[in-house]
Amino acid sequence: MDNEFIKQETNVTGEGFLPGLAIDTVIFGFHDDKLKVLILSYKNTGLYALPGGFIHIDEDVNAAARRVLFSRTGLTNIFLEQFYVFGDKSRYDGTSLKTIMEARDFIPPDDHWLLKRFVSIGYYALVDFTKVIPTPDSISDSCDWFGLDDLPSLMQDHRQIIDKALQTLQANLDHKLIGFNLLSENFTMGDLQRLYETILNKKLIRAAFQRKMLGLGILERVAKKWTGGAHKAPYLYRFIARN
Amino acid sequence: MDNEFIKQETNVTGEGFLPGLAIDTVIFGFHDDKLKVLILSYKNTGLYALPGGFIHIDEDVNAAARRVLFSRTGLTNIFLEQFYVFGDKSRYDGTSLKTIMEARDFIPPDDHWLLKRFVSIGYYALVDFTKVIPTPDSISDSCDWFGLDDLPSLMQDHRQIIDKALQTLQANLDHKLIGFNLLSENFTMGDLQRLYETILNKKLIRAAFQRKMLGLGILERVAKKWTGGAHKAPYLYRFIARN
DNA sequence: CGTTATTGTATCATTTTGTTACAATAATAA
DNA sequence: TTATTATTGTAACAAAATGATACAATAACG
Repeated sequence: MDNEFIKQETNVTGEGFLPGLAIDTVIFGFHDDKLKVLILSYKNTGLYALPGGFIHIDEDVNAAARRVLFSRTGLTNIFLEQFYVFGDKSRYDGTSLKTIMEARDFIPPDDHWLLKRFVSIGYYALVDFTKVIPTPDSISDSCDWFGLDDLPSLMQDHRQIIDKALQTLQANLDHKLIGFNLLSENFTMGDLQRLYETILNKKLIRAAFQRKMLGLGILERVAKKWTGGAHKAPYLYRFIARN
Repeated sequence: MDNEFIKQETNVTGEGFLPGLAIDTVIFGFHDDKLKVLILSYKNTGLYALPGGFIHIDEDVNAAARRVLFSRTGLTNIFLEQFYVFGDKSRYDGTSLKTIMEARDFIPPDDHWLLKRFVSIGYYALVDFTKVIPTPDSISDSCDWFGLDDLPSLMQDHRQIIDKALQTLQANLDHKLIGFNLLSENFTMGDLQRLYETILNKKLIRAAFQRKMLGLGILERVAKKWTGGAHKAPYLYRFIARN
């Protein structure tokens, strides 16, 4: 696929990239009533990590984040937002990067740029699970969805990054209207409520939830759904931005 | 006072600092029913800027922000939070920094580290106006409060940084309880309401505001105030954190 | 001691949210 | 074809939160 990392690895001084600055992306999906996160696993190391990357010297930081997102999901026009900068000096431990490189039979010099301290800008993305084709990079075994309760042990502080991303998602869900990005174009009110309940980790009252959502004036009814369920078929809704 | 900048200036390669990464701090105060921001002005240049700085190579990023805040206000234990990373490649124009250095009779080489691209982490702080002693750094004429409607023309994208900080403050005012950081220890309900009205830029209903605030259980009555006004003396309140 | 402006709070109206209920109906089984 | 079942859409009422108005209390002032 891409050989981005190979370029970064053999480029011992990190030429062409902003030094010391990285991006880590928490890509959320929703499937089987569970929140999922895209995780990379590195060959022959047992190491798992968030998709991340570096910023080209002539690239906007937000554009770099979008590039990383696209390279893992193939998706454009996706909700993607900064949520925190992880900048504690203790957060970065070069040993995991060293392990990854050595597993690829590349022995980095001690002053290799990837082994130095990095500050990482955390982004979170909300994607339609059904539209994503998880795409590992050149040095990864795989790129896979993991449930939040089912995460492997992650490199560095990536677990805390996910936790903080989830907190941000929870805090923003109500006032920004971003949940829809996790669903397909058309969805039922039940789908939407289950999504909210999963993210907020609490039961919601069905009648009140429906009344509220419809009252916002951001949903359009598109058609009847034949659910395959032994009950009245629900409407399908579609998110429409207001002006 | 400090000679931080002189060290940075003569240190042509930026040794000892994280390269390419800066901090800009929007320090809010409240006085005369107006929101104010601390602004530095640079000697002999007509340039105005937010207080900012760089991160020592062995320093946590948040600690660096707190160091900058302390050096301008003398205050510790102050509300201070990241709100956005400004990382567009177009944002940084070395000419203003060059102007500042040349005004000090230091002619930087073209590859001086301060003239290169910087990504800046934006922080906002909420301080008690009455407790602050604005403190210029070694290369500034002055460090002064400016009303938000009264800002001078600012270096680079510092005006957008302030705008975004204000938006963040407005968005967080209700659900985080941070407004109190802008008032003295003791304040009247009227003080608090005027603060909220100023930040949110809209009138609030007095009775409802008072009922709401008292209902939150975060205010403690401390004593009567003799206002000097020809009317019933209001209570003084104090913010108490809940558990 | 009366005037004045502002405070603290009560009262009622309105809006929003919580709760319960029930008719409508698509799939399934009888 | 018809009854059963589970879920949907929405109505109806209760409770809580917010908006709006009113009024007594009172510190400073003349």
